[in-house]
Amino acid sequence: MTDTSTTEPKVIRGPYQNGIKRRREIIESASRIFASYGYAGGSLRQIAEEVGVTPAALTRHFESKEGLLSAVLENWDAEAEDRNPRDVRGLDYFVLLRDAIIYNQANRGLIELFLTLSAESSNPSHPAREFIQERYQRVVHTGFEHLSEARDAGETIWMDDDKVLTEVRAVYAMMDGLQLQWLIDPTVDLVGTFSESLSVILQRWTGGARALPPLAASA
Amino acid sequence: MTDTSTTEPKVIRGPYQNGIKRRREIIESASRIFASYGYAGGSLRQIAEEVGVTPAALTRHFESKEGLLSAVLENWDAEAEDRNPRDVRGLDYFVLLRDAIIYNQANRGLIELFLTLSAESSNPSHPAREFIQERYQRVVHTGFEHLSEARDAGETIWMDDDKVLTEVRAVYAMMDGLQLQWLIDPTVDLVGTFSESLSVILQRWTGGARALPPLAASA
DNA sequence: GTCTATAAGAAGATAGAC
DNA sequence: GTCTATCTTCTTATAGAC
Repeated sequence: MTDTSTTEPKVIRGPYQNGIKRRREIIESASRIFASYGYAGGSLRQIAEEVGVTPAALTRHFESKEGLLSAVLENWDAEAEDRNPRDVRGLDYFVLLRDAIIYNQANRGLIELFLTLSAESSNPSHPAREFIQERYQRVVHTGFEHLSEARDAGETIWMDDDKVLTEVRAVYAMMDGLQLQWLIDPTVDLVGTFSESLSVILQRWTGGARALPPLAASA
Repeated sequence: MTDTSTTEPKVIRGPYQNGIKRRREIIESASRIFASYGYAGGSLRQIAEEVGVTPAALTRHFESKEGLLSAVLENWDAEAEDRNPRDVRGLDYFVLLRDAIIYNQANRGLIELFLTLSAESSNPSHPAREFIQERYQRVVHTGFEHLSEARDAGETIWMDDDKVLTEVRAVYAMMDGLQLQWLIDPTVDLVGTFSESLSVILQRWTGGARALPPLAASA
């Protein structure tokens, strides 16, 4: 009687190692393709060819092209969340934006994906619109919290809440805009231009008490 | 003998009034469609339907989809050039960026087209890439000329050429980035946020001597 | 100058074999 | 879990009638 159990696996194989690996490969490839050609411009065939499978395998994993996009967005968001510094408060948060830019410069696909999908999703019927809207709101909200906290701690000159929001929006706008310039023309000195601009902003916020500290030497 | 000439038209009818009008209609529709769906995502079918003709009529006028894109870009560039103030020099040029933003807010399609195509054309094989690259270089160059002229005239604090370029890039980055935020979330106060940020920058450039003058009342 | 008709291909998605 | 094969729809582009 108990012998029947021997035909069953002893361990739960679960989501299957191969499937997980393949799924990750597909998401990474789809991120590249969507970043380069947009969601509308990228095709399941291109992605399938990069991965080395047929388009049918993709719809098996993700149901539809839109399902694949959702997976790409979730993956991107989770990665960004992982890199988001946890124990940093107030002005230090903005200092670390320079590190984010350095990371983005080394991972061009990330900013390409964000900017391509953001511009594309300005159309209300775009499947990524809600995601992009919510993500940007979250980013602005986090920035607002950190800058108003710094203000309340007396680390900055006085700004009312409207002013804080304006400053935060301007910083992220400058960040996105410079990254766009760099995408258009890769010879643009992204890190240098951003660092200098951010430093000037920090000095203005703090009445000159604080600028951007030099980067730790890579060695 | 001379009677044969009567079968020929007396005047050169030229590009035909109807054709010119239709051509403009097509370009305007294509601008909207490409702005909303990107170049890859927008189809000749959509454009033809908006105009009220068949896709075949479009390829008659513009040879191919890429030809239509070129026409859209040329049209957009010509319009932008028309609005570019001629007799304004130095710092006044940057003051007028606020008017550009106000115009863009009332003509959402223009900035949508620019940002969508810019992000899309980060791919080297995109047909609009060269155009976008050259246009942005031109914009940055013009800004550089005006700010360095103001510096040489003693209207600003001292900045070396690298600093001037950084400041110009940062201003346009902030401008593009805010417009992107506004595209993503139309409740963003585009004009107000930009005006305040630009005013702060002008004050910094001039050591406080100059801020953004109030807008002329619309009445 | 615009139409219909159609070519030639690529798109997303599904069915069923293995 | 991935394949082949196929369906339907949509793409750009062309040919020729009106």
